[in-house]
Amino acid sequence: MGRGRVEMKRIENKISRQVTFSKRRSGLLKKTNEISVLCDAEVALIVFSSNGKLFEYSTQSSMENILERYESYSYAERNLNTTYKENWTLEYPKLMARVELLQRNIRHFMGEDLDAFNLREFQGLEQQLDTALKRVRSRKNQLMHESISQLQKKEKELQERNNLISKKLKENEKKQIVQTNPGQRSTMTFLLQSPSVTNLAIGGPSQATDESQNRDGYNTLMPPWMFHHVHNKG
Amino acid sequence: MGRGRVEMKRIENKISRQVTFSKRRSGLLKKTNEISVLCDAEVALIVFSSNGKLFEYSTQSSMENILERYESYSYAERNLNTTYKENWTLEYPKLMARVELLQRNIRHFMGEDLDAFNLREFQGLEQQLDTALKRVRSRKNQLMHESISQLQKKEKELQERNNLISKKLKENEKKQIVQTNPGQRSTMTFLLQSPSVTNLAIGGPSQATDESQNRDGYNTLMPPWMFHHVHNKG
DNA sequence: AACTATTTATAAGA
DNA sequence: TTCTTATAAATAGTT
Repeated sequence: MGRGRVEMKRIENKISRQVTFSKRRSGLLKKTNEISVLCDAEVALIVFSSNGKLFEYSTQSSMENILERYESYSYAERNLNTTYKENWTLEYPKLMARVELLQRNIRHFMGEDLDAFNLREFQGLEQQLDTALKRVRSRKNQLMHESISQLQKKEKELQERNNLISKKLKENEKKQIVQTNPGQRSTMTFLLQSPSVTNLAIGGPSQATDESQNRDGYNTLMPPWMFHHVHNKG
Repeated sequence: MGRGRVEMKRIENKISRQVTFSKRRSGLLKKTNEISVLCDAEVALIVFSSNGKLFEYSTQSSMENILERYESYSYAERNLNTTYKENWTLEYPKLMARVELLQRNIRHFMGEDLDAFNLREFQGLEQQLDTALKRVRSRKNQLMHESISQLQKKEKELQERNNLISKKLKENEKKQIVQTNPGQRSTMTFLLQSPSVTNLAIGGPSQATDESQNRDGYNTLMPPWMFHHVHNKG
């Protein structure tokens, strides 16, 4: 519906895509609302734009409720019994103070509210975050370091080979110019046997691999009961 | 769109309501799919009909993933939006519950107490830690990438020089052999055909990877939406 | 953000 | 339910 048919594939032009997204998003929201009103349905709509912005719509019963209802269809029930045992001895103001402190801490853990940080605090925070993320990060980092040293090693080898060949070349040129010793044999052969330098692809491939591994492993880790969905097509 | 305007209120006639629901549902699903395809968006749609039947749609990344992403988003938002004022309106038990929650959160931020984590929680945590470390990491990363591409460039240059010199040498050798031993064939030729240094692409892949990360890698590396959310204060 | 030429969705009828 | 069709709505391309 517009001045021409539109191919059902990703719009490559970024601007057009964003404009279309904006238009269609409002259209979609409108229709979502309409069906919920007209047909007395409960609807939840979650949209992440391609640049990661969240848009959501839900009928009066609220997103939480709908998602809960959805999950009760989809998931086995979880027991979320939280135990409160500590802290009950604190009077309210102290408890409040603790809440504030904890919230500040959390903001810090999220990389927020760091203006008053000194170097020492920064270092402490970084260390903690670093430790927490270590497992995930370490593989990638290790890979990059390996790549660098491989490249350096290779550079060295190439330089050496280069020098050798240059040297030989010079000698050869000399001999050629002199041209007095027919029957002389070349010693080049073994020097020129270059060991084939093999694939050193680093950045992209390794990352791509990590990603796919993550995604796959993710699904693998999913408990089977999670797949028991009610699914209606139409 | 039809043979008359329609009032935006619940359709009282049950049959009409069901018919309309059926029609509009398919329309809604279609549009939902379209925006996701055209605009490269992640969309989840959940519809409960008035008689409690569930219909759902989600983009390829699956309902699970989108809801997880949504939850992570609101998780982050909850943590950020809890204000000082809000706390004082809470009664003691609620405040206590909040303390417990915050303490748990902090342990999680430190990478502890993760045994009971489900997929959603893991993903949210990973994203947040990732975001928090982004600033620190990015500079370091940038440096490493620069180093890699410098090395790569250098290697390329060396390789090219190497090839040139080898070629020259080969020619020289030929001349020499022809001049000294006419009739005899050189063994050099095939030996010299081995230089090919293969795929060393580093910089390129990193660019390509950036793009794909934007599209589907939000959980593995920097989640763009999280970055936007946490760091954009405008 | 507006403006339209068109395409699309759909209300009503069969 | 499904189809048909007249008409309302949505929207692609443009200003």
